[in-house]
Amino acid sequence: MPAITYEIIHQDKNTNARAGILHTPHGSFLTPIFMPVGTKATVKGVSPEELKDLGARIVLSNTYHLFLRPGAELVREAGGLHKFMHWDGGILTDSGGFQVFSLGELRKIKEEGVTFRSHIDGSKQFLSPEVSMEVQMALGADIVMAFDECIPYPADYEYAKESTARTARWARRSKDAMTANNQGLFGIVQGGMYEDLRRQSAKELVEMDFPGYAVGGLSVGEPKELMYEMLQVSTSELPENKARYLMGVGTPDYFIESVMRGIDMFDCVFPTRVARNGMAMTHTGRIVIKNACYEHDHNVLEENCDCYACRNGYTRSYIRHLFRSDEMFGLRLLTLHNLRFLQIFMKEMREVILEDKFLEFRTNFYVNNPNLQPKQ
RNA sequence: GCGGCUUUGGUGAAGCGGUUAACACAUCGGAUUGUGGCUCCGACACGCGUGGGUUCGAUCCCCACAAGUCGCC
Repeated sequence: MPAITYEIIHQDKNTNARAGILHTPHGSFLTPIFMPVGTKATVKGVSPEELKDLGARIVLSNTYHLFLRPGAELVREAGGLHKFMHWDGGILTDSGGFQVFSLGELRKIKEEGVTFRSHIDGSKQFLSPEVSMEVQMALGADIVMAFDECIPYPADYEYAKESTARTARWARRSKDAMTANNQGLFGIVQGGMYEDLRRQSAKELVEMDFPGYAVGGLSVGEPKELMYEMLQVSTSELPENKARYLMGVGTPDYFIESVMRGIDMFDCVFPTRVARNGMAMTHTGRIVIKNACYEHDHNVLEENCDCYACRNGYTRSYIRHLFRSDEMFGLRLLTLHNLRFLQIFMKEMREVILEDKFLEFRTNFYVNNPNLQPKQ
């Protein structure tokens, strides 16, 4: 029995949206699902107990960061990442590939791997499929990601083609190096913004037979419509009976459009990062809490929300005050709210899929958020 | 009462005769999508204490007044 399996519970009649269950060694989770990001073995400002209370079941953590500090060996010594961070739910670790992309200047990509300078102390470091797998085995996450290259946007065809081919070779090497039987390795579809490369990338990965597939290299600055098109192309080549994970996407409109195209899993820093910068997410759009219009607004962030902040009556006026005063409780209130909001949003999507009402849900969403409607 | 110094936006201030009055904070907006935790990007003085004067031209020079501040009696 493989560590990670996926089963479809219901396929929406009108779209490619599906409701399912992702089985892992640390529990079985209903999809579509959102994974909060805990880069350095913690979701900033939120305890694992609070995460569980707000409905999170699986979190993402980061190979790159944990590799640099505290190091794979320390986590292994602690008994793995679950024990180290005191989280008994699911964990997915990113491979470090994205950091190679976002580090930009400080790196050099070769066939064998990537040399780069640590953002912490400037020391020279090396990551490759083999090193990434070794670290990810030490961390012991339920789902581990293949070491890939996230192609910047825009990128010319030749570069995208070369990079995508290398990512495929790295996926093969990742698979060969991943020998743990209690962890499942996902391959990552790349291909830039080129339909043929996307298809080819997906096909090659499917031949290698992973327990799940991610779509990477999207939401890197391209127009929304182009992203949806590339996503559609990517998922159309993936098998139905495996989980599909769209990496790095985290706003409601993207969720809807992606689930509609067959995505089951998401992770994103957006809800937690913007919370720290004073933004609350709601069913009717964004609240920039520092705006003057909330000075005398003694309502909660969103009516009928059962997050910690709203349920206990913390008002917009008060949270605005906390942010203007640089009080850390404000960050926590918005972080808890945003994470709960996404859990609620995922639950709503699961329910409408089960009732074959996904399209109505989508239409209704755009009525409430007309500015987010994609161009035809 | 006498003498010195100071007076630029909400705040701290740069500029000291010549095109759009620097910068920072605050304020007001916007951004943020496989996370470098207080980030990034915009906007924001039609005016330089008040009134005169000199000059082609004055925040900048001169005079008077006002306010603040320090010292002396």
